[in-house]
Amino acid sequence: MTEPSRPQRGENLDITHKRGKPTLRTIATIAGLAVTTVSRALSDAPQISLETRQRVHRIAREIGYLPDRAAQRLKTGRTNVVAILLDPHEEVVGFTTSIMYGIAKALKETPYHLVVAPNFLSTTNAEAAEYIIRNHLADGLIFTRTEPLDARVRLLLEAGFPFICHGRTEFSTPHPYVDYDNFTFAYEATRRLIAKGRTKVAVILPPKRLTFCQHILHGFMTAVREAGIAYEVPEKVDLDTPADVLRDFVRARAAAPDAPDGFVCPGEVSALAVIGGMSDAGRTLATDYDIVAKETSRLLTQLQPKVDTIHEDLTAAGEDLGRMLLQRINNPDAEDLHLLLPPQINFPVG
Amino acid sequence: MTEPSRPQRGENLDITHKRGKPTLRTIATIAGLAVTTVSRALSDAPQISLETRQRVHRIAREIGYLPDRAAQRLKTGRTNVVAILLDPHEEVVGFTTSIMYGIAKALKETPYHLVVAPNFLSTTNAEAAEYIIRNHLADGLIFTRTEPLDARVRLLLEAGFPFICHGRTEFSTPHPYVDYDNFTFAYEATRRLIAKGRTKVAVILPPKRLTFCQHILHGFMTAVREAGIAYEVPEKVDLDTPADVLRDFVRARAAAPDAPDGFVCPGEVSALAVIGGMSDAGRTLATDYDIVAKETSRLLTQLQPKVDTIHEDLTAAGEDLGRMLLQRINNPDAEDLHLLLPPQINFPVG
DNA sequence: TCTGGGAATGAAAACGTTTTAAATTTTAAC
DNA sequence: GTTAAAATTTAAAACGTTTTCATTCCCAGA
Repeated sequence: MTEPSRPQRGENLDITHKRGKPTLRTIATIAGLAVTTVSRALSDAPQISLETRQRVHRIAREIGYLPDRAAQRLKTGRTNVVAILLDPHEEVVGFTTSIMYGIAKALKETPYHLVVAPNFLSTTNAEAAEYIIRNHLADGLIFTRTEPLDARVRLLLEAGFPFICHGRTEFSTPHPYVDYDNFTFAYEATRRLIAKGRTKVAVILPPKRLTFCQHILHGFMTAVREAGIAYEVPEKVDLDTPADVLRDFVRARAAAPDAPDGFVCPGEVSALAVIGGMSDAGRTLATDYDIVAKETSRLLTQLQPKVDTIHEDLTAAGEDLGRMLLQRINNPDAEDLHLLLPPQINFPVG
Repeated sequence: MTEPSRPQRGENLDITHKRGKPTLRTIATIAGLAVTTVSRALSDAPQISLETRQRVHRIAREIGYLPDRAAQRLKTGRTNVVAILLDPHEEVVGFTTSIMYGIAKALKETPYHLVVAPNFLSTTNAEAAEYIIRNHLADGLIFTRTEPLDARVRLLLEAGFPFICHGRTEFSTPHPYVDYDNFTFAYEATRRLIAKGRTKVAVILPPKRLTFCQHILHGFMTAVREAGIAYEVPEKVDLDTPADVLRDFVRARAAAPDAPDGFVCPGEVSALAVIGGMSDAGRTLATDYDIVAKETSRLLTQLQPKVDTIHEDLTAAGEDLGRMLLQRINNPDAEDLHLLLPPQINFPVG
C-alpha cells in the first residue's frame, strides 16, 4: 500500500507561469492581492497604502520581476523606444559610436531602449523618419548633421512627433536641439593662429548644405575681420572630401606664392590630410605653418602632438540628446530644450 | 426647416480606429471577413482560398496596414528584435558603425529591428548578455571581439539563446560565428614584406586575451619560419596601445642597431603610429622600411598611399552576422553557421 | 434524401499590462 | 451606534494579435 499522494512543495501556490517569467499575477498571488493593486503599487500610485506598496516592491525585487515591454506597449501605446537615424557617412572618427554611447548612457536607468534605424530604408533621409512616425516604431527620434531647412525637421514638426537633433536649423518654429558652438570654435581657432603670428589663414569648411558650415565660416570671418588679416576659403574641398584629394589640393596650394600658413580644420582626418599635404610641399608643422583642429577622439593628438586642438565631446552631446529627448517625450510643452555645448580649448601654454 | 442629418461620408463603416492606425479589424470590416480570416490570409495560410488571400493583401496594402509589433510580440513571445552589445572600446576606425550598418542591411526586409545594448549596463560584459536573456529583450544577440573562453559565449550556449559573434572561440561546442581570416592576413602580409626584401619583420599584436591574437601570431610565425627570416614580436605594446605610446616605442626601437625594417599592422591607427615613430627616427617609408596594414576604412590609404594594405570589409561581415543570426533564430538546428571571410589583398603591381 | 467529409471561415480565448468604474473597508463625525 | 466620507482595494474591459476549436457550406457517395 502506497501513501496517498500529497501536494508537492509549492504546488498549492500557482505562481509558475507558462513561459516561466514572473508577471503581475505571480506577485498578486504571492501577496494575496489583485493584479490591479500590484500594478498600482509598482507605479507608486498614491491611493495604495504605503505598506502595501513597499511589500509589493519587495516581492517584485525578490522574484526578479520585470514588466513585459510588449504588454505595456500594447496597452499604453508607448513604445519605450528611442530611434536614431544612422547616417552611413561618417566624416568624424567614431562620430556615431560616441553619440550612441552617450545616448545609451542617458537611457540607462530608464525603460527606454535605443534602436538603430538606418537611412537606407528609404531613398531620402526624411522617408526613414516618416516610416517611423507612421508606424509609431518609437516614441522619439534623434538624428545628426542638420541642414538649415532640414526635411526631417519639417516633417517631424508638422507631425508633432518628439525629436531632437544634433545641430541647428533655420525654421521659425523652435525645436529641441543640441549643438556644438562651432562659431566659438572657429573664432578661437582663428585667433590662436593669428596670435601665433600667422599671416594668412584658411579654413576647411563642412559641406555647404549643413547648418554648421555657416557657423564655422562666421566664426572664422569674425576673427579675420577683427584682426584685418589675409585669409582664404577654399571652394573646391570640404570636410567630406576624401583625404587624398584634400592632401593633393593642399600640396598644390602650398606651392603657390600666396599660400596660407594657418589652417582651421573642423575634423581630425582633414587635419591629418592638411599636414600630409603641407609635408609633401616641404613645410614643417609649427615652424612653417600652424593648424588648429577640432578633436573628437584621441587620434589626432596622439599622432600629431604638435597640433593645437579644441575638443568636442560627442559622448557628452549624446548624453544630452538622450536626456533632453526624454524630457520632450514626457512633457510636450517643455521649453528651452536647447543646448549649445562650449568648445574645450586645449592650447598648451606655449 | 432643416434637412434631416444624413450619414456623413464613411460614417456607415466603422473602420476608424481609436489610435487612428488601421488594424486587422479595419481590414476585416472592409472585407466583410472575420479578424481570424484576415490574420490567416496575411500570413498566407493554405486553408484560406487564394482569392480571399489576394483580396486581403490588396486591402492591407491600400490602407497602409502594418502589424502592431507589440501585439505580435505579446501573443507570440517573439520580440522581432536583434541586440548588439556595444563595445565602448573601438580600436578600429568605424568598427562598430560599419558592423551595425551591415547588420541593419541584413535586417532590412525582415520584421527585425536592431537595438543597441551598451555593455556598461553591467560590470562585466557577460552581465549585459545575461540581462538580455533573462528578460527576453531580444530574440538573438550579436557581439564582437571574442576571447578563447569567452564568458558571453559560455553563458549563451548554456542558456540555449541564439547568438552569433564576430570572432572565434575555443569551446568544444560549436556555435555560429563570422570571422576574418587573420591567419591568412598575417601570413600574406609577412610574405609581402619578405618579398620586398626586408630582413627583419615585426608584428603589432592585438591584446593577448582576444582570440584573433593567436591567429595573427600564427600566420606571422608561419611565414617567418618558411622564409627563415629574423623577426620580433614586441611585448610591451599592442593594438590597443594609445598611438602616442606606440609611436614612442617604435621611435626608440628604430634607434637600436637590430631594429626591424618590416611591420605587420592589423589596424590603421597603429599603422599611422608606426609610420610616425619611424619618421621620428629618420626612416622613410618604402625606402628604409615597409608596412603591410589591415585596412577597414579609406583612412589609411588616403593618408599614406604608399602603404600596402589588406582589406577587411566590416560592413559585409555585419551583413553576414545579421543574416546568419536570423537563420539561427528561425532554425535552432541550423548547422554550418560559420564563416571565415577572406582577406582582400590590395598590393600594387610593383 | 440523407450522410460524411473536405474546404473555407468564424467565435472566443489568451498573451500581460493599464485603466475605468465599482466595491469594500476604515475612519471620522455626530 | 449610526452614517457619511475618505481610504483602499478590486473586477472587468481593453490594447491588437495568434491560435484552438468549432461552425458553415457544398458536394460526392450511398
